[in-house]
Amino acid sequence: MKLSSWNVNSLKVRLPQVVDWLKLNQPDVLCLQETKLQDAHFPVDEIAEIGYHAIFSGQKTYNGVALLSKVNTDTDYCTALPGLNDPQKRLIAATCNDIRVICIYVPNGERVDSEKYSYKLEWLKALTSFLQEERKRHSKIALLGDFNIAPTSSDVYDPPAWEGKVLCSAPEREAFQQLLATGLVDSFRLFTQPPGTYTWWDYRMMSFRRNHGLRIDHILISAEMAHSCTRCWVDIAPRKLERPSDHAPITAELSL
DNA sequence: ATGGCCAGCATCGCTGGA
Repeated sequence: MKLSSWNVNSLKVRLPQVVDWLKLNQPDVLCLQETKLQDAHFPVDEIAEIGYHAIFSGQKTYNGVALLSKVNTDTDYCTALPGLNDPQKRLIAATCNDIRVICIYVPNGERVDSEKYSYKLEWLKALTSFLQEERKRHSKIALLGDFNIAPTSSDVYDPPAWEGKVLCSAPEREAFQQLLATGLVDSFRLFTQPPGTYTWWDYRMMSFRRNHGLRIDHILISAEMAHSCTRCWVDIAPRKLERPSDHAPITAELSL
C-alpha cells in the first residue's frame, strides 16, 4: 500500500503533472491539497481514465482537498471537522481498504501575530479532537497533507532565520506533538533520511536551486502500523518541471 | 546589499500563499 500527498497549488494548472506522476508512481492513494476548484469543475473523467476514483471537497479560488484512490474507498466520507463551523475546505477523510485516510490542508497562519495564526491553532485543536474520536473507530489511521508546520530545526534550511516565525513557532510545533500524541508517528522519521530533505521551497529567491526549503508536508501513521512502514520519501522531480507547484509530493509505503 | 514568484479573479491591481 502506497500512500502519497501533494499540495498541487491549483489542480487546473497542475493536472497534466498529476496525471503523469500517477502513471509513473502508481500510489494506491494520493491526497491533494489546494485544488482551488469548485466540485462541479473537478476533473473526474481525466482521473478515472488512469484508473483512479476521486472524492473531493472544493471551493472557488482557495483551499480545496481531494483523495484519489485505486483501492476500495467508502462513499460515506467526511469533509468537515466536527465542532468547527468552517466554510474553508481543508479536510477529507475516507476509509481506503481498512485504513482510515485523512487528507488535510492546515491553515497557513500568515504571521504569528495575525488572526489567521489563531485560526490555525484553533483548527489544529479541532483536528486533534477529531483524531481522538477517529481512533476509537479505526485502528489504522493515516493523516496526510500540508501541515504548514516544520516540526523541528532539522526540517528547516536556516533555523536561526526561521526561529519563532510562522511554520516554526513553538505553539505550532506543540500542536504537531499533540497530533502525534493521539497515537501517530511521523513516517518520514522512521528512517534515516538525507539531510536537507524538504517538501516546500519558495518560488522566489531561487529557493529550490539553493535547496532553501522546509519540510511542512507529512504522512503520520498509527503507531501500531509503524513496523509495517517500509519506506518514506520525498520526490523532488516534479519541483524541477516547468510551472511546478511550490510543494513536492511525499510517499509512504506500507507492507499491508 | 537588496530582492527576486505564482495562481485566481477581475481587469491592467489586488488577495493569499508560506
